[in-house]
Amino acid sequence: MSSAEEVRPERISEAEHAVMEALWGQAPLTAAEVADKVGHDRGWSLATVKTLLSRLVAKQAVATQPDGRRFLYSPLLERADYVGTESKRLVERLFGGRPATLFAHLAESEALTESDLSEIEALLKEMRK
Amino acid sequence: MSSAEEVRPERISEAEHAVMEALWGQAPLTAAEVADKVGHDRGWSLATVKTLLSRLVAKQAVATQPDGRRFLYSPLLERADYVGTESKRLVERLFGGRPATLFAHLAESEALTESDLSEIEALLKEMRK
DNA sequence: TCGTTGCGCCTACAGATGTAATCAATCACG
DNA sequence: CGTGATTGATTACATCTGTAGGCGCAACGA
Repeated sequence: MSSAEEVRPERISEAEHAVMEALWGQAPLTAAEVADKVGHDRGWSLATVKTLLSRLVAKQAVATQPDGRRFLYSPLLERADYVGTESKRLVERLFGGRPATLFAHLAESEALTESDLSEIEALLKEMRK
Repeated sequence: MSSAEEVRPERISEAEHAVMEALWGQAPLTAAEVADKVGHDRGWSLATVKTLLSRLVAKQAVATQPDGRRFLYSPLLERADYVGTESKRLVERLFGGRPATLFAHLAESEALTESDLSEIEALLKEMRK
């Protein structure tokens, strides 16, 4: 079910999201470790990662826990919550709040592979039980 | 199928998107007309709408056609294209490019109503033919 | 003890975005 | 013909975002 009493979660930018992914993958992590995981393909400097981390802390999406003279960072915002809000937001904005329309669009634009279809079919069947 | 040779469509912001929606609903329109349709619930001033329109023109998402001393604006970017890119972007970013995962998420978060399910089911059956 | 180094915090700065006001040209009405 | 309303163009300006650099302090190794 995730989350309970949010503090009106401030919006998280795309770059910040990448950092969150790292933390969702493993936590707690030091800034350097996060940089290692993310900066890699993003080509970010350690400084950049640090900035993003502070912003996330300010937005209360990440918690810090002192470890000697440095911090260990852990996600406060749960992935499911983030993903849920973002998805709902998109469906709202682009599909008048109707998920079926999104689905239809993906289907029509051939964004759905055969295996996607099977999976969804399976999920559907599952839900019907 | 829509679109063919895009000019690397520059990203359209959320506010700009609202303006596009107005134009997708009906076009061509004058700036004042767009403002009438959009500024309404957004609480935007005519000036704001004009700014957004120019930015959209600059981004080549909207075309202008002179009509006396003013312009008539029409969408250049097709809705299907926009919606498609945005959806794909989200699926990519949040679901590792797997639409089925998005679907699973919507399902799990109870964002899918019974009628959504039926609709999707119907679409699926349709595609299978 | 003392220099080196790693860390968080503060500052920077350009470009995007949201939201407008102002300006100069022009059209429409009296 | 004069004048107010209209219109696109230009300018404004606070935030947010992406991307860092630099500073001061504390810990660790010699």
